[in-house]
Amino acid sequence: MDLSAHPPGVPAGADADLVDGLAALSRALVGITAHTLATLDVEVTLSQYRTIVVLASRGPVRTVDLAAALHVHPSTVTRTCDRLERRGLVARHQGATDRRVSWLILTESGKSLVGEVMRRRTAQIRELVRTPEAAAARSLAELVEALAVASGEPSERQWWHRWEHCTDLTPTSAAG
Amino acid sequence: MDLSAHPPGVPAGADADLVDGLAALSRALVGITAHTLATLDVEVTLSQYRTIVVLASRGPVRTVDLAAALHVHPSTVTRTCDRLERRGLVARHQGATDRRVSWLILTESGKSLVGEVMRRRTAQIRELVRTPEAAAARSLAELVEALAVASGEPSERQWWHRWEHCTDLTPTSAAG
DNA sequence: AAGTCCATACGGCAATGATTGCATGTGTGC
DNA sequence: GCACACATGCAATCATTGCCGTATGGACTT
Repeated sequence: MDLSAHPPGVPAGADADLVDGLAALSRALVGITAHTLATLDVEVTLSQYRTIVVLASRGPVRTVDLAAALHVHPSTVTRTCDRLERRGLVARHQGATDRRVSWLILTESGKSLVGEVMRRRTAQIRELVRTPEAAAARSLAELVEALAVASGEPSERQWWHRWEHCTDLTPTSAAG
Repeated sequence: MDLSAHPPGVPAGADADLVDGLAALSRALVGITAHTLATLDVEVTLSQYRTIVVLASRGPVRTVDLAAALHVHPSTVTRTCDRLERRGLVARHQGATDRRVSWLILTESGKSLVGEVMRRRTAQIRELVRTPEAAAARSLAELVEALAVASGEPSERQWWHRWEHCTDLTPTSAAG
């Protein structure tokens, strides 16, 4: 399906459904990532993984830039990378021209970890897409709806309904 | 001669002479150190030597502490040690417990340089002390006076006299 | 010989970058 | 409930850099 071309025949009401579906799908995908991280042999939190992903895509970066990319305080990056360095996933290199900066870079272990997470998550998403309901979807909205349902994530409307009436409800874990 | 015990028989007038003599001697000794540095194969300024001497006596120190010891801004220490590091006289080591600090330490070359300067200067001072006039000194004041004269440095009074009447006088170099 | 130019060293001040100590909030497991 | 680890921000600390000014010594010109 072509996501770049917006189908002209879809009414405004369907757009609202689409937004709801994407929101649900977003939660589902985050859940999948979290679950994937949980299945790894090394213990990596979601924050640490976010850090690693930025490092994987942006190459060597300075502490302050990584903090900006993650929208956190530089000190947070320092300590997060301390933990990642202890686990052998990240390496520091003092700047040659500017000795104040410490360049942060992924180690081979770090790179392979990112690759592994990508692979497993892709596999899980592929399973989702191959669901009979997804395969039978005849519109973008239907597809998103099907994917959200297949991931076990409640729709946006359902989610808010639950939250308003059952604030003490233990959140059911998403993704499988 | 015991320098720590102040001879009780010396009158106040002699004290003034002693102060003058020591002032002249001070100039002479600084001149000797500067001259000694000039005779070395490596080019080391007086500021750089001051830095090295502190490093030699105080062992590994932090940049900020070295700055305090030299009564100078930390940035000055940074750049002075940059030059000394380029000359292979000083080495930096990043702090293990506190990674902000860089420990400054003398290299073997640095140590030997300090030793060399010490040795040469001591030799020159020894020559001064072995002057017949110095050997014949019967009091501290006499000794200081003799040393100052032997060093070729004018007395405090003479110095000021020259300065006031001949400001355009090219300063005669001290020390030999 | 005197003057000019230039490179280097010295020095301080403000800004920058990384880190640390301290405090707080948030899960997770016992 | 309670200890423990993680995440987070804030203020302070440490080293460094850029910018500026001064001084000094050497080379080149006049």
